[in-house]
Amino acid sequence: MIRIKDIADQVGVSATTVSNVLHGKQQRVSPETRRKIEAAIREMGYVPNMGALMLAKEQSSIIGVILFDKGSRNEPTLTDPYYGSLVGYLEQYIRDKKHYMLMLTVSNVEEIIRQAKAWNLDGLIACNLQPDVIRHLYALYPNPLVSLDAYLENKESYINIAVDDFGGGYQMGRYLAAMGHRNVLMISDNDQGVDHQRWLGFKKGLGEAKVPVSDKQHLLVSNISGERMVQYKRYKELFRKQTALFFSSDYYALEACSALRETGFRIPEELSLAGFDDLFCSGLMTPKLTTIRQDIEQKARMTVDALFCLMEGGEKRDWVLPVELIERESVRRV
Amino acid sequence: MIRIKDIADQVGVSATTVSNVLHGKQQRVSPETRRKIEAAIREMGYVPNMGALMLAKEQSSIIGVILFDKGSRNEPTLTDPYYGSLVGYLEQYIRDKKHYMLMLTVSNVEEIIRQAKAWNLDGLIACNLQPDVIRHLYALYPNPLVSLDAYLENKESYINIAVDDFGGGYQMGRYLAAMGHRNVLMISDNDQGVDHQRWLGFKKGLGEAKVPVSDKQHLLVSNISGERMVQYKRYKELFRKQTALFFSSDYYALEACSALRETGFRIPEELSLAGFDDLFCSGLMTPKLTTIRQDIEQKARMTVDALFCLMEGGEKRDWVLPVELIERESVRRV
DNA sequence: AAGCTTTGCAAAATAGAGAAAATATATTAA
DNA sequence: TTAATATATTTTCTCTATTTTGCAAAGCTT
Repeated sequence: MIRIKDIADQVGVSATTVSNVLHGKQQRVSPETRRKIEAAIREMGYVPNMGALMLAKEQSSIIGVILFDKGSRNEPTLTDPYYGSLVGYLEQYIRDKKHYMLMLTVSNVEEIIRQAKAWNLDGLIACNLQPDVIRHLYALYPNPLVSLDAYLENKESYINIAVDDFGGGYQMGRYLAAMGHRNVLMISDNDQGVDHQRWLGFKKGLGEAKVPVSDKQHLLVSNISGERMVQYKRYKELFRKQTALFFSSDYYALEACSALRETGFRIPEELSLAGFDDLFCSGLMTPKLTTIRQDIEQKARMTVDALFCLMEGGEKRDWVLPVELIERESVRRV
Repeated sequence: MIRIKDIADQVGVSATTVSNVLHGKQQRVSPETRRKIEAAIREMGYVPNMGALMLAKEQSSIIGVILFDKGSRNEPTLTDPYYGSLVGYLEQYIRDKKHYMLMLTVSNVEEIIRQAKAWNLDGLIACNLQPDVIRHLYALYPNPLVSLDAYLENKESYINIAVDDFGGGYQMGRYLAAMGHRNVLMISDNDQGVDHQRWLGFKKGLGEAKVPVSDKQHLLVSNISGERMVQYKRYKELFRKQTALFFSSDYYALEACSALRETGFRIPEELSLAGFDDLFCSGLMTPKLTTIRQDIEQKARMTVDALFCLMEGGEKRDWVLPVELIERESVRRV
């Protein structure tokens, strides 16, 4: 390992002078000395030691990305292409900002805070936290923090990036109603946050179209994959009574679709399906999935922009990005 | 930020004693002092500073995961569900080993080495590097390194984890031949490494079944997405002459499938398709994709195990994991 | 009681880099 | 010539934690 000191010894100056050449802030270095030092840096292959930098500068150039570990499914969250894509773009934009991404899959707020302290994180992006967790985190965490898909009460006190989940749900509610569906179920693995917004919008959309709707039509199937869900008799019977199912994510819908067909449901003839996200494969299955499209790249860019704005002392604000209903084949007219 | 020194001052001992309590190696501490220090650590919420640890211990507890940035497509590599899943599992197993994962998306060996030096990486996992790049990396990089899907000459001098790509290609060759296909193309975006192995196996499989086969049947379409590929007239005409296409990955096959159908190809009636990977959505599209399944979770586990074995001074060896042909609907009998 | 070991703890050195303060040298002005 | 002022570079301190060395006190043996 080549240190600044090694360069300094080689050239015959002090470490500070080398440091000044490396990021010539306050002080000047003679062109001659600078030239010699720069040559030595190149030749000896000096690379700054991040540990020392973290210690000396009291910042890390690391952005933590929190993925909540529900501990329910065995699969990592990244297996869902939505999260794969999201994290991929986050890394890309974080890298553009000359920072590094540390993926922190954790299961409670204390652990998030521990890690953030330990690594002296310059910023934190919280991806799929439950409302109570994210609320708790915002209350305890003093440093730059941006959340994705969080829905809390007092919008002034946090920065959140989300698509128009309510609007997406609303559009889907209107759409299913317009297609003549009266017996409809929304299926989530979560009754809070994003899924709740989508449900509220959905309910409103159905209601406005004079479709009778109650909270019983929001089915929560926590920790059960789309595949396994159909194996439960009570769910199967419930699905028999519906003409359409609205899944809170495409990943879920895609998993369920195949299982439903194998169990004997004819889709969309007997049962229409809709999803949310528009994954790359949603348009490839049969029937092609009707869904609400969100722009993941844009979401990631907004998130990183908002975080760096915050880190540079900018203003707090939250963002809502538009969604679009993509009508394909999985919803038929009744 | 609470330091060791703060704990020491609180209890009235030296920092050394607190350090000894935290990981009581060589030296002893009286039970009484130990108790007091432990209480203070808990109460004051001490969290070790990773920067200082990196500096003092000259190791980082970070595993770097290299994703090569081809710079060709605009999408991040993680958008491919294969990589999403792989990285997700890698993170999971790295975390199990009490380490952290740093995703390094880089575009050349010098940069990889720079980052590894800068972060003092305990270990490196190289994911999708070209043979010349990975060869270069193995030659220059002195610390624990495990590659995924690399195929080099002298197997003794590196550790590589891969599935039986040759065997998978071979099985597919035999299978397509057995299904009566004579005009077959393999499509990759890469003529080296994994894709080359799959091609070699494929060629052998076809050859053994007496299907005439030449290297012209390995079509390289670098930097072109499956969707865009079909837009090129010369490719379209080429495809018209085939009865089956074997794509080097499901992601590619899935992208192409939808585009092919929209261009007027009837699949599988006019043109059979096959892939490699068995993504979660490969069984959901229509027709369901016939493919070679690999176990990504196992691959990730093997990779992390091999790396930590190496870090602890274990032996070098490489691993080849089995694959399985999944016969579904996208290949018809001619 | 002298000499030894064990116990319990602390001081100092180390890791790599940044930042403030100090110092040396050269230039200009009085 | 001396003082003031730039310019160039070094010294010293700081960041947090580990590790090596040192040292006093207590306990044991002969």
